[in-house]
Amino acid sequence: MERVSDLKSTAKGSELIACCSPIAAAPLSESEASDVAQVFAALSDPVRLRMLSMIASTEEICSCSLEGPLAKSQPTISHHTRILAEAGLIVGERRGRWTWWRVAPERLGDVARVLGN
Amino acid sequence: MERVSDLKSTAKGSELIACCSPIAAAPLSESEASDVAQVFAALSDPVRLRMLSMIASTEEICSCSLEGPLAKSQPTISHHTRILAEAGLIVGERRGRWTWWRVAPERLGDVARVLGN
DNA sequence: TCCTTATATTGATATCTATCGATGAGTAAG
DNA sequence: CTTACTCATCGATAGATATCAATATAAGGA
Repeated sequence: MERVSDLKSTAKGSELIACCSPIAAAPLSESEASDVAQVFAALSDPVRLRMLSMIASTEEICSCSLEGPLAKSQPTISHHTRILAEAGLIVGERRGRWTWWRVAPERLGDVARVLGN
Repeated sequence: MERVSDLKSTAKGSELIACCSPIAAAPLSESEASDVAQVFAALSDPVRLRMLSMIASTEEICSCSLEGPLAKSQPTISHHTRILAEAGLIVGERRGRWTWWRVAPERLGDVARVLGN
């Protein structure tokens, strides 16, 4: 579905939360809730959280460097990076054989802001 | 497992995130990641997000007032309030026949802080 | 005490998801 | 062009979860 060369544009995230004012401001609509839920779902897995914190703790890191520390198979790592990328939390760039990942800091801020501020 | 009269203390939440510095500070340990993931999992369902935003938008609200707007059965509402409470995001108090729910604002702040600051 | 109301719990079920082995696709080097 | 390497995708499976009907629990009122 997503081609490797499209990784940079995988972050269809911008508009997902662009919408949302803090949760306490007013009851969320169904569609707002679905959009926000998708992002929190990406954050709801221990392996992805560790992965995200590893990526956030460096400038950038390639998939191959995640496999060992997280003790998961290569397909599983690929699955998790995909979900984080689709949530707009990380951005991938293919250089040669490697895919390099870095966080989208603004995005993390947006998510935090939904929780209150 | 949780008795009604224990609702107020259901918020075993305090220590769940008390631990955690911002995600970008350093790679999370497995146990830190599990603790944080539980909270995000509570936020990863659209119905719970709408529920939480409804509760956060008022001083307090009883379970019976959630059932209609969320268009879910009573057991389902009870299931979701329980999960939010176990994550420490809301606190319930039984008064008479009704259970009144309110948010735990500090907790929301803690979660937001994990995402960066 | 009996009845009604609000919520919690149980049990069943359908859907979702994390995981991995096998395979495909793209890239660099020889 | 062949080989080796990195990552993505496919297919299968085990475990988690959202949902509801039925039932239990608790509290107030007649």
